[in-house]
Amino acid sequence: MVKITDVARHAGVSPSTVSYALSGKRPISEDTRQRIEASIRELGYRPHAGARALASSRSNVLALVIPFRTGIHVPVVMQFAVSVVTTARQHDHDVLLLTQEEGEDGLRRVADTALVDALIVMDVQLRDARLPLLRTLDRPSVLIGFPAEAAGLTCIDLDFAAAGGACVTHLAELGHRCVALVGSPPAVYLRQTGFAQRVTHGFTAAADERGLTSTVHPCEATPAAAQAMAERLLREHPELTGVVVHNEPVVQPLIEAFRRLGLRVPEDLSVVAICPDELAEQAPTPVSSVAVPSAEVGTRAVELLMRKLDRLDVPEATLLPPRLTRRATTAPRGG
Amino acid sequence: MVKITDVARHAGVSPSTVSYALSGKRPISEDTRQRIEASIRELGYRPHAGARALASSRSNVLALVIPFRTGIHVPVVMQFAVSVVTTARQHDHDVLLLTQEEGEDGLRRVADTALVDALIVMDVQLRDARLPLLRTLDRPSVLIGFPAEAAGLTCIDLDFAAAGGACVTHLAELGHRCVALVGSPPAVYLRQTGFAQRVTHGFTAAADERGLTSTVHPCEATPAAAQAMAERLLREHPELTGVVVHNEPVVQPLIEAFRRLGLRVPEDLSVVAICPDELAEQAPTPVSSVAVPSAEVGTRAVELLMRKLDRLDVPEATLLPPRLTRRATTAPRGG
DNA sequence: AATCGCAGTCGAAGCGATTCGACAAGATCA
DNA sequence: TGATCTTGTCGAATCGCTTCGACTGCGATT
Repeated sequence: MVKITDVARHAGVSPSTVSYALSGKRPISEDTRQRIEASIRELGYRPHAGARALASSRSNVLALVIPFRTGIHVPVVMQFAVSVVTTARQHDHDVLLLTQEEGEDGLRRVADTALVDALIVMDVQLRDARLPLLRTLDRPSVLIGFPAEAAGLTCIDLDFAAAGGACVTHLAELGHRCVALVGSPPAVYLRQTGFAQRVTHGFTAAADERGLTSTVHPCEATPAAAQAMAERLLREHPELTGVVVHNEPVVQPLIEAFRRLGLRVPEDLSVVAICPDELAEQAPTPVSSVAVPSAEVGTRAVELLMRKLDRLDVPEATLLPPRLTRRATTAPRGG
Repeated sequence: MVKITDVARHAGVSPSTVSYALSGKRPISEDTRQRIEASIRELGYRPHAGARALASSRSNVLALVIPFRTGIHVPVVMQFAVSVVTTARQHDHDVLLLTQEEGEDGLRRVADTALVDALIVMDVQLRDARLPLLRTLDRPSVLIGFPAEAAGLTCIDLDFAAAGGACVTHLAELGHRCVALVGSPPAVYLRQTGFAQRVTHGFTAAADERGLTSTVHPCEATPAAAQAMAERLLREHPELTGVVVHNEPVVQPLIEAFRRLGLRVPEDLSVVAICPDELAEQAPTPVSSVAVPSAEVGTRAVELLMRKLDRLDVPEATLLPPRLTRRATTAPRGG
């Protein structure tokens, strides 16, 4: 394996000059830089990551902790991960993948061994056991989602409360007076996951403000549950004309269930989802929706982390404003 | 940060002794080992990953290259990734995530910088541009999927040919005489992806062998395409009574489309899928299926890699035998 | 004219582990 | 009873890079 001394010799300079040419931390004359770059290419030199990390105390690796449990939509996680990796690469960093199940020990391990410079943690609970650790860790971190007490932490996510509100507003403007929220599975609420609660609050608050009748219904992520939910909603709330769905796997089954029950969507019943745009677009009837912008969250999370690594100031909270796209499942009340 | 010399001093031994106690590469008396372990706990020592990598030329990190494009079912990738991470951790390794789009340069980079010790590459094409590179790389690798020319490489995957055959056999044993394969999107075939072709071959060969009439139909991964496909199959092959589906997103829509067209499943038409068990189980009507065992493939891939890192022999090809589970969508022909 | 500052480079000292050779002391063998 | 192993430990070299301080010229400043 060719090393920096080989390059130095080949270019007729000292190793430190090669290093400075590479890092740009000290001025190097155009001429020698050229020679060095030529030598690097010719010899096929690649700096040894471990040596670099040891000498500079920077590994240029980010940790990404992904969740893997019920009620979390897999494609969202995946898309997020891909966007984190892509953005990290643009900043000359790599990404180490950790699973939730490694827990606090895993975080401590990769931080204390200096395997990673910084961490991105997904699926943060309202009172997450990892928060104290993240606060004391000497490495910067960014959380996806908001815990109950976020002071001293950097958090980013879609503004789920506003998203819930935006759905209600959209329905209200179309004249709907009675709306329901079909939410995440009960387990998600029991876990005290922030985004589920925030949607609920935003939904309810907006409905109250505009004087709409509203109800909230957690729902398992299965077609059968969707069918049961549709039946129940029609039975218990016959005056219902607007439904907000925040539960990806159920969006389609729910719409189909309503149709089977004789309701036309959107003529008799409007449906707005909170879900990734792709899911909403690809449905047989494209679904009006507030986008869950996982790719953007991933990109922004990495950029926040990079700023923190550069010791620049970052906002503690970043809430992405909801973006509602009207498609074919919402219509004015009464057709 | 506490380092090995601190531990050594605290325990009254030399740094090398601490190192040997940790690695077990030389015998250490029970007594000193105890003292060292106590010191480590007390001081909270964690070996510096970079220093370790530099000195030992082992980073204890694996690279995982994941695909991200049309026709690849996201949950399968995700589950695979999680099982790779979990298994790697059991072997004291971490996992660096790379995306396909980094391509050969990405592989070369992480290998040449000694950032990773070994690589796992998913979604291998029949003639994959990365193969020559992987062959010459000094680091071991395992491929998920089989290229056209696999000599000198270590590959593992479900035996897709046998899986296609198993589906046909199952249908044949139920008395079906005319079967169709609804496959991956055309793009997957055009990309020359091994598994798609292998399913086709296995399917066709088994049908021929048993004297069944068979046809093969690539299909886009959308409900609309499923509907069109169902209509077309009924029109062009009215005698059809058995369908094999190898296209996850389409399994459910296709069954629904058949039912809308007046066919009872399984009474009039049997359907077998090649898909993850969870998907087959969770359907409204549980689907008879050959499992795509992504978690097992991930585990086995890591174990192969570990053996290679230990310079042990491994088989060049590992084909996992298909496992067919009969559920509620297959029945004897004629009800 | 003396001084300062900056561009450009070098040499050497780490960074924090692993590993090799050496060595002492006791066990084993002929 | 030596010779030979094995066990348990130490010291020093080494891994390949970054970074700090120092040095040389040279143009700009006073």
